[in-house]
Amino acid sequence: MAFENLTSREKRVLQNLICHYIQTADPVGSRVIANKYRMGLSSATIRNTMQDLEEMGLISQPHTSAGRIPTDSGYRIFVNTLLKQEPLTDSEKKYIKSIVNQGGKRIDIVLSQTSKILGDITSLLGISISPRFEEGVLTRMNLVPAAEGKIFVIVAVKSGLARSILMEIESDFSPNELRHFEDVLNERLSGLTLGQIRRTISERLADTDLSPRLVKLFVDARTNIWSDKDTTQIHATGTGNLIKQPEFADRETLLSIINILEDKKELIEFIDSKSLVEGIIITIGNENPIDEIKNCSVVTSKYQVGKISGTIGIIGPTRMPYSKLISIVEYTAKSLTDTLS
Amino acid sequence: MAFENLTSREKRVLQNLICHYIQTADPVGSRVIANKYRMGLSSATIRNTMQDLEEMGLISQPHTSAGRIPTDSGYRIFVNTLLKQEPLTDSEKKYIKSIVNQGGKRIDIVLSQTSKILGDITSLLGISISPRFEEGVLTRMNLVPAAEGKIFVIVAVKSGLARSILMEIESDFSPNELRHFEDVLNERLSGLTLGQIRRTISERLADTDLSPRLVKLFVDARTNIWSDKDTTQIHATGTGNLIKQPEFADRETLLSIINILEDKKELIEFIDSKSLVEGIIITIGNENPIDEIKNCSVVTSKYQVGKISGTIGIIGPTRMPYSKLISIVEYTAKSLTDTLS
DNA sequence: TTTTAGCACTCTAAAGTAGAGATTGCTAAA
DNA sequence: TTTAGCAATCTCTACTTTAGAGTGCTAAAA
Repeated sequence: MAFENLTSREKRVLQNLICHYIQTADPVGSRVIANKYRMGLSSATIRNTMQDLEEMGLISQPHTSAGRIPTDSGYRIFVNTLLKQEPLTDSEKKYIKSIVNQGGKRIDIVLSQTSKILGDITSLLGISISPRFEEGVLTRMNLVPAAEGKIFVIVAVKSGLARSILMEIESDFSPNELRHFEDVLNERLSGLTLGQIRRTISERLADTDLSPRLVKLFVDARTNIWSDKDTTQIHATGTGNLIKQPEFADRETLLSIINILEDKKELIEFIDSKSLVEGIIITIGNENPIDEIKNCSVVTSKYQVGKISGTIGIIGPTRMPYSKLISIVEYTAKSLTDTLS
Repeated sequence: MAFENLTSREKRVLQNLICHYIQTADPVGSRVIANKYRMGLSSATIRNTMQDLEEMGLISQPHTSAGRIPTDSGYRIFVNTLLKQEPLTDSEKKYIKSIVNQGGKRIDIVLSQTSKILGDITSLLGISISPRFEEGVLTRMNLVPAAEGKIFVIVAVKSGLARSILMEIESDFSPNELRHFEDVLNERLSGLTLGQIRRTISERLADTDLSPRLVKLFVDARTNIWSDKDTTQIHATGTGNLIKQPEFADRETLLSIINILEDKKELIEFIDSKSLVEGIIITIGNENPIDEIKNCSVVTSKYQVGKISGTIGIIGPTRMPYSKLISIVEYTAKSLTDTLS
């Protein structure tokens, strides 16, 4: 879609229309654009331009005698070519930083604070997910007997993060046996990423003097120990903000987004998929893979903890103040990266 | 409030009124009770009785020309003296058991499944919180170096449960030092409940050859290590079910409950406070300490993992099918206890 | 060729009106 | 003590009306 060939007038009309609609949530008429935005043209002329924009599929009319509202494509053009990023004030920056810092270095608390601050200052839904260990480089593993038939498996990666999994081992292995196994694991696996380990664990433990039963146990549990499945956490704060938006006045619409938020799995997968890309990602309306949020836009950015990364962002109706949000999400991600390093 | 002196007719009218209202959510008129419930009395007589019940504060009229709806006190009488518990069918039992079992022995998954099944079969909000370690008897502690300046503290209690806390220790202590510390901790603390440890840790580590810095670190962190603060998890599933209820048609009402669900802290405290009482607890409307759920009722039961216990239950509008819910919550708690033992 | 004024037309949203229906409380009779 | 009957009250729904906003088209102006 080559929309670069919009005339400068068309661009200005589209821009003003979107700006106004974002503020008011009401369909925008030609008179408003002509007068309030002082374009030096009559409403009739604006009307003609609006007709052109509608033919291009960038704006549409809810009904005959209403003004126009932007379509997803309209927002897309706006975001790609018309939008001027609105910088944060110093006090805003300070505020964000202070909240993000409130959890010390405890990553789960920091992430919860982050989703909270994002939700609060955007008045939308703030999102944060825990970092992907998948690309983390293993520094050390520990196997700690916790109770009968259970051990804690501790996995530490290079950036100073670690996590633990409680694992069932039906039969009791002797402490010595476990210690030896631990040694071999560390010897053979440290320095590799968790992803590499998961994919190759079977071969790497093939020619050893280890108990085959123990090896099998760990090979079978490889997706639990060395991947992010079931471990990735998502924080979503500000559901109330969404409820207040007129876009969610309809019960059905509200219901579907609430269900998606509760389910989490699908949402985690979607948000997580953005953690590898650099910079801000904006996904508008129909561009979202999840049906239930096809009337929403999502603005995300990745953050880093050493070598591994996660994603934060916001979700809200497509009618959102993109120019401000980009700055907010960007700066929050930066603050988060700073805090966690 | 001695309401036992209700006449048998008053009791029957109240009972029928509540039954009908629970099903329809519409104010119930005297005609309905007279005809549908075949009380052998005219509507005029019922009307007189209803006036009496209203004077006692058990039912009320939304407006002059409407039927009556139960008040919180009305529900209370109903629950205390009129309600007949409705037993579960075999297939219902089977279904609950199968879902609760789906997580194997992994307690977090089992609890998440439990809140899900509760939400699903009641069409309300299912709740489950993790068990209180507070009363658990320590079997063993492990200190495992995880990264520079960080150790994993693993606390295992008698019932076979364990949990881990990632702890910051600014300065580096030698592995030997830590191992010695670990030995002393186990020697002096195992056999005590976590609550006892938290309250007396300071004295118990007083006369030792341990590094005072290390001791101070652990004494300072005692509420993190030996209590449930920040560790108790809550699962709440079925927000969508609440949204569908007519009681939450009003945006404000909906908003306040959503906020409470998101905040979690207050809710955890409230639900957790019920984990010590045996049997089903029903809290109706205004009896709830949290303002935001004063139009809701809460039905809970504790479950056990060995010696330590947690709580599950449901939240919904005061107009809920108590007689069925009691059986559901009761049986689910029993299944959960079975699964986790 | 482009822009604008003017106007008929369309549609929504809000306000007002009317009528049906439900339920009550009271009274007087059974 | 119970019931039939009835006026009174209030809600809810449907319908009508009105005001207002905005469009699209046409013809004139620039």
